[in-house]
Amino acid sequence: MDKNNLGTCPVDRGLMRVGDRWSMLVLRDIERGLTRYEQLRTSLGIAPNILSRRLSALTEAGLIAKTRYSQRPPRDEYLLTDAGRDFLPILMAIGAWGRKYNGGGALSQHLDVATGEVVRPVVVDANTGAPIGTRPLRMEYPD
Amino acid sequence: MDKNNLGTCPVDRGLMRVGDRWSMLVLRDIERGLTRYEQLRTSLGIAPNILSRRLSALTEAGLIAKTRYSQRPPRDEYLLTDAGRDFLPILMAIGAWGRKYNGGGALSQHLDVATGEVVRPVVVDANTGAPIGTRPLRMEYPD
DNA sequence: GGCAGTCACTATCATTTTGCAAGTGACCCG
DNA sequence: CGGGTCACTTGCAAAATGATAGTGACTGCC
Repeated sequence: MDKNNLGTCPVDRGLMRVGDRWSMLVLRDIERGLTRYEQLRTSLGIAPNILSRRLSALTEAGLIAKTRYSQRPPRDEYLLTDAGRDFLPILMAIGAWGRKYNGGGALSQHLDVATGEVVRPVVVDANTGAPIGTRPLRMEYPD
Repeated sequence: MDKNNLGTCPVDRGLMRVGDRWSMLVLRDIERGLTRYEQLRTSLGIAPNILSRRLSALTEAGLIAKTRYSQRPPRDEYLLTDAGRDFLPILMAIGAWGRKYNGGGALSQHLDVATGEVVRPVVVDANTGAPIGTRPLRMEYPD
């Protein structure tokens, strides 16, 4: 798994941490305010043992953190860390793609609170502001 | 798996098609020009039966297409469809995230051919141009 | 104090998916 | 005809996933 500089690929690095369906859906639900175990379980329809494992993995990977929000009764919730929050835009981009290519029926969407308009996520190069794919790029490999 | 409008979630729709590690890495490699079976297999270090299954799944999902590029000997390569190409910016965003949060050591990167600068992928709202996460958003669910 | 109920899990086991290793068939080249 | 490459398939072991049942901490009610 390392010919052609694969070990140096940042995509691979990213996927090491969140490279599965449930993890991403958990992050999405936490963002929606479903931060407790039972909320996540019923919302996702996931088996409890699987959910436990995903939550540990995401915690281990530093995307979420278990935090006590009530002493009596002692209860915890799972909140996004900075790394977890930084991952959300990617979910929005995946959502935009899913809407475009698998979008039968009515789907939920995000609105910009200030403008009231539907958010249209696009990945751009921060340097040029141009959407990725509209300008020729070249890969550079480390020594 | 459908309380709280989960069936209407576009993220879920997207992940139905590419929600696993190998699929994404295959797309990335095809973009890099590794379009043939043996190239993909050796680059990724993936077992041949698994690669076959991923390639069928991605073909089925409409992200890649098998195309004959030589009659004698008869040889095919796997090329990205429009849907597949549209997914690449997401991989770049995942890469940027991976670099930021799991970026030990030297990693490969993309350069803008015209400016020579390192590409910095960011997900923005096409309406406002503002990076996702910098403005308050609200979810809207269908009826 | 005893009992039902909720929340957040763990344990057990069947099923599914993944992965390794070996083999197969089409073709080409000397 | 024989060796070599490419693109797979097959068979089987190992790992991950998923369904179901159970457990322990606690709370609120009578």
